[in-house]
Amino acid sequence: MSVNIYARMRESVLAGLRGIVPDLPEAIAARVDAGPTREAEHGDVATNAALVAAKAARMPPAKLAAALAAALAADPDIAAAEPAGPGFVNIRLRPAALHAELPSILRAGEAYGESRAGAMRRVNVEYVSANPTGPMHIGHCRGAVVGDALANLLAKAGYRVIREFYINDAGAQVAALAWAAYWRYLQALDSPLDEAAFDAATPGGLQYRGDYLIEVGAALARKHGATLAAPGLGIADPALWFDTVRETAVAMMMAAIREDLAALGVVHDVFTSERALLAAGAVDAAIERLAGADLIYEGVLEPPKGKLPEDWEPRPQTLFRSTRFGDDVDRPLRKSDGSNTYFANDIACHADKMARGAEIMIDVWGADHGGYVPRMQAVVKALAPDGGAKLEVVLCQIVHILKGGEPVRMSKRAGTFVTLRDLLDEVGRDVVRFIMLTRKSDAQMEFDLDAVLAQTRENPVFYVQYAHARCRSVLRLAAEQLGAEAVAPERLAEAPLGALTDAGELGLIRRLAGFPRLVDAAAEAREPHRIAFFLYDLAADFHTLWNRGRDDAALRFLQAEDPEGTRARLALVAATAVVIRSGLSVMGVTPVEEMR
RNA sequence: GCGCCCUUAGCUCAGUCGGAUAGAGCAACAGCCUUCUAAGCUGUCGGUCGGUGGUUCGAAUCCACCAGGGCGCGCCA
Repeated sequence: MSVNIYARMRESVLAGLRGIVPDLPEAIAARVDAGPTREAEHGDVATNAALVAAKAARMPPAKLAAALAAALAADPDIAAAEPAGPGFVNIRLRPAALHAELPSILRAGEAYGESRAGAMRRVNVEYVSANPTGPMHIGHCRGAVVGDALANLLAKAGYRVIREFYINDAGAQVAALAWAAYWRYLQALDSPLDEAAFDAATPGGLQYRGDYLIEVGAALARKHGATLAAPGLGIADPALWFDTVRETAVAMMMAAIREDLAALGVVHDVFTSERALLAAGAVDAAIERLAGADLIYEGVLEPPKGKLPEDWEPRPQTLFRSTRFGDDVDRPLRKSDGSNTYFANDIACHADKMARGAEIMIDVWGADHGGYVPRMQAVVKALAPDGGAKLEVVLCQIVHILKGGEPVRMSKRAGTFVTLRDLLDEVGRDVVRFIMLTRKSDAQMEFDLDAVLAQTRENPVFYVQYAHARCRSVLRLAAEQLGAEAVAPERLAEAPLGALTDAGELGLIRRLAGFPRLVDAAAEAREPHRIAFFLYDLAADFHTLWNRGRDDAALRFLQAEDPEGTRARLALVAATAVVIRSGLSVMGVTPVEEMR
């Protein structure tokens, strides 16, 4: 397997630098970069080596750059190297060095861009984790896509990834679900009870009124007849029915959520039940561990500053000393009635992930949970004092759904909310996934149902897909003219590439060659959206080259009178398609073969 | 009151551990189809990177303070 051209240049730069500065500290070497230039006149590759190493070398940057440039001239891949600006070294590659990237891409196929940057570290990415109280709605969508793409990205960058869904099946929400399902059960049995009366009899009131629970009620009635209801079909003692109804309802809701996830193309490796963790005593065990480290105490919190809750009164609670790890206040683990807070359960959840070997835990949350981050990170620090595990949180800001510029209202209360399924039916899975990755996750985004279906350059989904379709179109035509064998990747990988001399062609190769370092940088930053922007830029390069074939016949890909040049350009086109597919696969988007 | 996130062209947004003259799309204007899909391409116009200081060879990027927007702040999850 040949090495990426930028990675190779970095090695060459480091070797040259070590020749000049024999005792180069590792920390400095790690900061040396060799990457694509922004300006064509700066050559193909620029390195900051002289700038970062000047101090260690006890030389002015410009002088060190000159010495490094002289040393690099010996590299056979380098046509010219010269010091520039405050201390850069600009490198112009021999075309053959760039050309070599194409067979490398063609042989790797969609594996192109994979790296070992993650060093096989174990990463647990937890995302979606919707309450099992109903089908997925649009609010879950962004986190699902971002989490899934991030997991793909980390896997590509050489991490061992576990994709986890944490089922919140133990809290008050699930109790409310059970009551709501019980209401539908009574209805299925033609109970004389009316909704208002049931609402009044339900602890906390009837919370879930959506139609999707009718099916749950019907299933309960089929399976249990009237045995869960009181004589006269009123509300029986919850001890008789509550667990049964809750289990059935949660199971059916989880089945619905899994179907929704499958429709979105999201697959998890592990589904962890909060209830099961509780039953196994995981919460108490985790609290014991913290108590053993003297991080738990009984105390009374200061009232929050500013707006005071109306019913505030100081009460003793079981508290975790999160302030020792940088949080603002200590956080309660048990409510004043002695039951556990959600925080306590979440501690058990993360302790469980660590016990299963996670070195890096990445939770994808809605931005409204932002205030929760410091306490959770504090707990992980407390549970892994040696730094053997850490928690990172990716926050996803809200997505505003628009239709023709007008906001689409969501009303969860009446059960008329916009579901994920509605969205998928409206615009399709690939569009949803791509658009969700066209913003940094912590920036708010607007999702216009009309705009994302437009077939213009301003719609990045279309624009990237169109570039891929054009690549495939050229290759189809070539297969007709030259035979399928001639355009097979392994054959194109052997093609002589000397004909690729045009600046646009070489620029496209430079772009393609930048993909591996883009993958590494995006994985490092936990920012899958960078893939989308890269593909957009790549598509622009390709569309430009395509159109230049109109003005300059020498740049047309297929030319009967120039078989060798044609093969070279087909290799470029095929490699472009490969990189687009490779990027799309990280995003979980299916490439299209042709536009219709 | 406190904490976190955000502020880049008229609009929507990129900006690769601090790097060279801050980049795209839209909008506006001017061009390109006997030729691999014009669903595309090319060019022009457009910026005190919210403000003020600081750190250094160098700041949109790091730090401090200020202004504006969003989210959150015990017994919800």
